[in-house]
Amino acid sequence: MKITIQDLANHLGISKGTVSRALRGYADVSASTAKRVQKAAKELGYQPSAVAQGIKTGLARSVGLILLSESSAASPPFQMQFINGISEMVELHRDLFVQRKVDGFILPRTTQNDLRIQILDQLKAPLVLYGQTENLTQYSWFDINQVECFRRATARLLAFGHRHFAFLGGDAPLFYNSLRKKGVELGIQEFDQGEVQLQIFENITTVADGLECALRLLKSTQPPTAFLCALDLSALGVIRATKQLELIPGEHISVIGYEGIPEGEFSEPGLTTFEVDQYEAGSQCGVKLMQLIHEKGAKVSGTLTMAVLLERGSDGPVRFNSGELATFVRNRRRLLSSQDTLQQMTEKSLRN
Amino acid sequence: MKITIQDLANHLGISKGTVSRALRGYADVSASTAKRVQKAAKELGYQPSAVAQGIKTGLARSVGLILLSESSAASPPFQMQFINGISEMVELHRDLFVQRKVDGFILPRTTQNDLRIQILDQLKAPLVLYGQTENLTQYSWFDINQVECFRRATARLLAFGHRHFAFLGGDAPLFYNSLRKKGVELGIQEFDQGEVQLQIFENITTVADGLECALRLLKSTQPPTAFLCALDLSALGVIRATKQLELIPGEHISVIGYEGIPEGEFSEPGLTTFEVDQYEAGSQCGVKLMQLIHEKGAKVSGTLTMAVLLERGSDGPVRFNSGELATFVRNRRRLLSSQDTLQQMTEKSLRN
DNA sequence: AAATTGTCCAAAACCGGTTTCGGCAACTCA
DNA sequence: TGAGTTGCCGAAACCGGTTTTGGACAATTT
Repeated sequence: MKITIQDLANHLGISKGTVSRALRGYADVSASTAKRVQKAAKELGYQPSAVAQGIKTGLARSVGLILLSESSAASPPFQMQFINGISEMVELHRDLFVQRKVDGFILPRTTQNDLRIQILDQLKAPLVLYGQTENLTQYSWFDINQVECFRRATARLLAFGHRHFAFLGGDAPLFYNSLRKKGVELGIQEFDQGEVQLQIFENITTVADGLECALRLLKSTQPPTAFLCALDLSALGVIRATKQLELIPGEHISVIGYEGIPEGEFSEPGLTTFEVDQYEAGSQCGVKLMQLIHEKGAKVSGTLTMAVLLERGSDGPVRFNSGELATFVRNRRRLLSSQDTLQQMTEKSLRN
Repeated sequence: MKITIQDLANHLGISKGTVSRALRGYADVSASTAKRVQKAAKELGYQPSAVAQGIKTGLARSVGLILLSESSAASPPFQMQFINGISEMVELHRDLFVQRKVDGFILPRTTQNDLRIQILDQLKAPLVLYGQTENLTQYSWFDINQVECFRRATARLLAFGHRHFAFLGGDAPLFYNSLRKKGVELGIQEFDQGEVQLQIFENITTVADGLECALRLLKSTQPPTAFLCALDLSALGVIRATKQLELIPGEHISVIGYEGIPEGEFSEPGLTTFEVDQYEAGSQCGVKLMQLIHEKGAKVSGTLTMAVLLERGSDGPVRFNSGELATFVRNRRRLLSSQDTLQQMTEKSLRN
């Protein structure tokens, strides 16, 4: 049915060894023969079987990239319904490699003690982390310098005069979260003029989480004037909270996010954030992995790059200190609720 | 390095053929030998190479399921940044099969003239559609009876007394969209008492789209009183629009969605929708595909199941007809804008 | 003219499994 | 007791490629 290398060889009247060498570009095939073979291969639509190639070369010519099922964003059909639980995931990685279905892995969303890394390292599987972990020198990895990003964001807001900060962290178990938190702490520590306040929250991963968290904070007696968000999504939630309280981001309070998701451009005002080049990240991880797989004795290497700060409108010079902001918000809320009462009255009168 | 079947055979002092037969459960191996082999295999950690198995059996023991990159929901790392454009996608499918990296495909998000189907069918690749297309009898497929779902939703709203409908369709090129639209039209046609109005919109795929569309409609002079949404997301957008206009879904207007995403449970009121069992869908497609791959002469088959209607609070008996609703909304908006003016005045006075 | 070198390709070995074939020994049955 | 089964397993073929080996022939050198 499907055309094999033997078919092609018969068709050309030469041996299959020569066909193979011609197609793989070996030197000991005459130029004319090589050309003839390549032409015939194209005409007959010959494609070598990756399976058959793999048996001799020992390579599957596939790499594993397993996306973790994110908690809830699983609505589109076939979005990771199938992998449940850590053990199942570890087993999946192990089997893929041991059965030679893949030659190596790219691991995103790394944790502190990542079970996947331990298993795969033990199997001596080629491995590239997208993100960091402990004992980093043992592995190949690529990451954005998230510590530096958040240090800069913090320094920027301090320079704007902010003194009351909230850090809305993301997935607590993932390593990125501790890095971004560390960046904030570092920024504050460098500034070190006392009287800087920092409140830290974790697992704020969605717009709804950010909205809820920011609302609570802004209604408190000591609200932060600056929000540092580990994720753009939660930053958008903060912006939404300001809308409810009729505050203006970039004026009454400041928000900075991280990631550079498209939606951040369309919020009002636009979200100031660090834009991560995901395509570049994917390429870099791919290149590193290919080296590990194909170059014998290739050494592991880590790479750290920077994301670029997109200065949109959601942050700016401080206008209120925390106490003033609290008063401002209190008045706003009083106003809003009096409007509610007014509205109910008006509505009643209109109804009658 | 890695242990092979030959290693195992040497270790046991028997031939590799016998080892293979023992592990694959052939009858012509004594029970004692079989047990001995299985024990040794486990002890030595022997795992047959899927690649080597594939060469003789002709099977890669992998199937392809390629998720289309949805327009914008692509923020998490490595979310489909890599496949751009149709030709690249078609090429990917073709290569995966021709190079024997996969034995067959499950295709979600089918379109009317689906290029993937044409290519793969031409290659005689085993193939299961999750969704429908034309010339359905040629293929294996699994789908929800979306026509019937939307027919029932429409009938339900008609029974509630609604006469002005809006259908907010989803991705226009995808086949599901025409099916859901057809269901609505069928429901109205069956009722057939004249004076039923239906406005149709397409490509309403996000919360923001639904919000914007519903706002526009509700502010018009002939607003629909019932919204049939091809997607829960757009239905949630409609609910959000009602919030802005201070209308109450299920009371002033009715909304029904489709899919059963988790967020629909937490809106206020809860979203009435058809809940699709995605896990079941995945399993069914998988079973069908396995049959096509493994059972020779297996015939293609289509399966249609129903989704269950979750009656939450977002729909109910009609309260206003279209004209009355328009008046109601107009008064509401007048009220809201007068409040705005009031608010500005109050704010100014508070400031001074 | 003989020896050496280089070019090109056929043949064969090999990769790690699966499956077929055939044969030995033990068992059954007339 | 001899012929026919049956149970079990080794040997070998095979899958579709890659890579090594070796040999034929032409071109070049001595």
